[in-house]
Amino acid sequence: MGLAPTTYQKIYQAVRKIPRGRVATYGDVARLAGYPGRARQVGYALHALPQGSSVPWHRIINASGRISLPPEGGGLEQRFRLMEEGVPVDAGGRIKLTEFHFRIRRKKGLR
DNA sequence: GCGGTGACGGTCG
DNA sequence: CCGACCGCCACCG
Repeated sequence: MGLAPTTYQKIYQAVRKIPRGRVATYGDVARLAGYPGRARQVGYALHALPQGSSVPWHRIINASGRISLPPEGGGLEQRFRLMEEGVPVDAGGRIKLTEFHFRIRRKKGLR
C-alpha cells in the first residue's frame, strides 16, 4: 500500500491496538494515532465507521470512564460487547478505568 | 468560504 | 459528583 494513510485510517489502526478486555479513551486514541488533543476527531471517525467493521470501536470510551453514546444510538450495543469480553459496565454506562484502562506507553517517561 | 455541529477533554466553581 | 465554559478541528449545508 504505497499511499499514505488517511487520518481516519491512522485512527482506526490505533483503535485496533486496544486489546480485548481493555478500554481506552478518545484522547488516548488521538495520541496513539499521532494527533494529540484531537479527541473530537476520533469520535467523528468512529461515527463514520460502516456497520460490521472489524474495528473494535466499542473499546473506546470518554475520559470520565463512561460510554459516550446514547443507549439507542449504539450505547446499548457497546455495553453488551464490553460485558461479553469481560469488561463490567454499570447501569449508568460506567467502566472502572482503574482496572480496565489500557495504559499506553508514552515516550520514555510514562508517569 | 462561513458558521453550526459534535461518539471529546481539561479546568473551574 | 455535576454542570458550565472554552479550546479544538474535520464535516456538512
